[in-house]
Amino acid sequence: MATVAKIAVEKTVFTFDKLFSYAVPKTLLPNVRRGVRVLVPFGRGNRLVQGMVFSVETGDDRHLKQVVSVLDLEPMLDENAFGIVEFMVDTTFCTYYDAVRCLIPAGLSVTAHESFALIHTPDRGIFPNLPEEERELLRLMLQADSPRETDMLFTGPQKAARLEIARKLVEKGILKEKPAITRKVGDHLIRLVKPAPGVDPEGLFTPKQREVLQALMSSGPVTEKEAAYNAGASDSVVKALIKKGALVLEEKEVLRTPQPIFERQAEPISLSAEQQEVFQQILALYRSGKASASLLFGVTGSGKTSVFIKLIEEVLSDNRQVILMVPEIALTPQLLGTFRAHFGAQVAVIHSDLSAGERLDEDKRIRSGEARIIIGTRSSVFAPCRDLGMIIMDEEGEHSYKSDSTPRYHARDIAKLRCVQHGATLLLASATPSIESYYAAQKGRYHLFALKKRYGKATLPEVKLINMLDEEKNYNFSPISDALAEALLETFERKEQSIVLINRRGYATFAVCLDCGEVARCPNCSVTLTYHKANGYLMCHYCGYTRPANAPCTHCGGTHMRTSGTGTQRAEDLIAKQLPTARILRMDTDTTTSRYAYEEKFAQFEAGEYDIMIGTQMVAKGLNFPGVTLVGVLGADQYLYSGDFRSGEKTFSLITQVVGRSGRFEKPGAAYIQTISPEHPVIQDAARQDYVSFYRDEIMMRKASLQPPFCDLAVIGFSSSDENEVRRTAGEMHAILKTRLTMADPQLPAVLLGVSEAGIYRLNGRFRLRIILKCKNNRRMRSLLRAAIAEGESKRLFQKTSVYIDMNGEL
DNA sequence: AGCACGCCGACT
DNA sequence: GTCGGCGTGCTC
Repeated sequence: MATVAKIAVEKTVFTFDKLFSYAVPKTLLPNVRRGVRVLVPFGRGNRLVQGMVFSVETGDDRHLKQVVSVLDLEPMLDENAFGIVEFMVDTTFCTYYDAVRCLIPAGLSVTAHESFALIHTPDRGIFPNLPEEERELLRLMLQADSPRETDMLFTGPQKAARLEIARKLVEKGILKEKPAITRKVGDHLIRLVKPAPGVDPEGLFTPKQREVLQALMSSGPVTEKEAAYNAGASDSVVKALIKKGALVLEEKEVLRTPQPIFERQAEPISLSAEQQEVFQQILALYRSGKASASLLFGVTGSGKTSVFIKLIEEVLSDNRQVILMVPEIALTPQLLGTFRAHFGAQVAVIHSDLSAGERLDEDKRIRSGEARIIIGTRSSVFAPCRDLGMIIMDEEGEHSYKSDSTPRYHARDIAKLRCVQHGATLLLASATPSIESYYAAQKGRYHLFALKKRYGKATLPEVKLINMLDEEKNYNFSPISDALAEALLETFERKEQSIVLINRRGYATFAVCLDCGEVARCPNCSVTLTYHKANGYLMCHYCGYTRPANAPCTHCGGTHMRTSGTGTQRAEDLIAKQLPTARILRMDTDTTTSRYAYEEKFAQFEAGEYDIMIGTQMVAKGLNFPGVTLVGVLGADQYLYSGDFRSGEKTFSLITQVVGRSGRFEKPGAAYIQTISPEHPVIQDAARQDYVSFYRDEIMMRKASLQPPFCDLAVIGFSSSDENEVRRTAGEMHAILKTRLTMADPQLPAVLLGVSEAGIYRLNGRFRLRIILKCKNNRRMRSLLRAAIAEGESKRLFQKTSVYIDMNGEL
């Protein structure tokens, strides 16, 4: 009997993914173990891909390919990690390796391809009897100055021919096979681009390239992203220019361990009676040593962070680790400042904006136990803690905790599993818990704790609802109401700060042709183009398509366009006109493209260098600015009528959160909410910050219309660049599902809805359809779904159409 | 997804 | 008569 390894292989698709069996050659036997990564040949072309060894068994290896090499000396995954992988594969319809990848820092990832080395370096001309082509290859290999140059010989268009020749030389004992491995370690530099010296922008360039160059001439070195944005071009134009040598890279060093810009003094924490009570009860749960889950419902400004710190101190005193999750990158810097002040170098941070190298360093510090508090966004739930005592999820209802691309996990589910594995405490916290979590707490599945009062002398802000329909009756057609304009002025004169939320980037949300009345639309997506005044382009916020705003109408050729609708840029303009001396900071993804831009700008705002901050939802949540006493919300109803069953929840949470930014310290705060439906119960509840009332209405609606938490929603999504294909596939899959559901025993309750178009039907040139299945997310339902996909695969439905299944994701 | 095989049209 | 177009099928 030979040795056979069962291996998860990368670059597979979930419709055919499984563990693949490989023969283990004797030389590798001691190193091929469960949890190590290997390189294996895969597919017809036998390209080398990474694999993760799941098991090593004895068996028949006669029809198997062989493991080529071993990448890790020590296992990268322990049994708990394998538990997470199995859980993800079972519940999220991803491939094994997609799940594995979550648990391994990206910096360790490698790409590999075949390459060869000479067994010994011969004198020139020693192979007179070889065929000319073999001698030619040997000559090229001898001429190569570095191993890298040798490897290059086996890539590109010549690859197949040279591989064939090289294999003959291996048989003759002249070459040996030696895969070329490239490790994707990130640098600790940020790369800025600038025009190469002496480049003439009028030279041989495409029009887009010329614009990028001209923009760069005036702006000086910027990041690649910014260079593209400033000229309204896509990243590929910048890449092309770099390739041509017209742009050169300049490297600027950034600190490898992210340092907080928010310098804080560690202030002693003194808990209010209410906080103390909650702290004691959660501590008791933690001390029980058993896994538990709690929901901490605390109004904005109630000082949840102080309770977290006290709890974390306890966990640290047991020498255990804590993960503290926040929904957005923008929230990490402030929190990091506070926590570094309290806990120093024991704090690690993990989010997607770290370079691969930084991530690798933080990963090491966590594995070694040096870092014991991990602050981060969704992916930090996978932090490689060996002894986890507690996981805290702040703003637990935020949708960013649910991944909307493969693997489509919810961080809350992973957190629960990890807490069970470690006998740890899960603490979900929010001023606006998800309906699902609050329902679970009501049913006793979570312990429920509440903080009902703001900390210290702070009171909840006074909230004014402004009916924008009245504004128009009073001949104010500005997107900023008279009342808000006045409040901004007064706040400015009192030398206090304001935040204005408008959840739309750009200047105007659409542009209409005055000659034919057509609205400018993206050619690749079913959305309107947004006008950006900052660069003079119409842009698609989904695929990155742009065209100059003064280009003729694509429908009639007309040249008169009118823009309307308000985004952050226009709001900034309008407020600047009303308050010419106010210092205004705009925060949206266009102004925060370079790394750490959030940190700098938020820190400047906190330090009082600005009077007014205007921004998208990144300014709405979790931040703590003592100087802010006024919050304005433009277009509070944006989500309210979207038809999504979560629209109420989204609206309530956005308004409640942003209102909560105001008046967090001694000075009383105010909030002005502009709406066209001031009577709407969701708006009313949000204005009163009355979550419980909101929940009561919402849960009744969810029950009546059979929505979560009263069922699970499986979305089976299809996309293809061929509209007919995607319609055919979705139709056939619908029939397959219908049959299987009818034949399944009645213990599997489910409601199958028809095929419908995705919210944005066409995205990036692909047509998107979906089938929604209201069901119970259990093992039997998931295996039914898997079987239905397998049937579709066997009927060749997914040749030109890709599928995914998303359990309880965005609709 | 990504790669090699094969079966038809535009060339020397 | 051949080169290469992309449709088709498979991945230990």
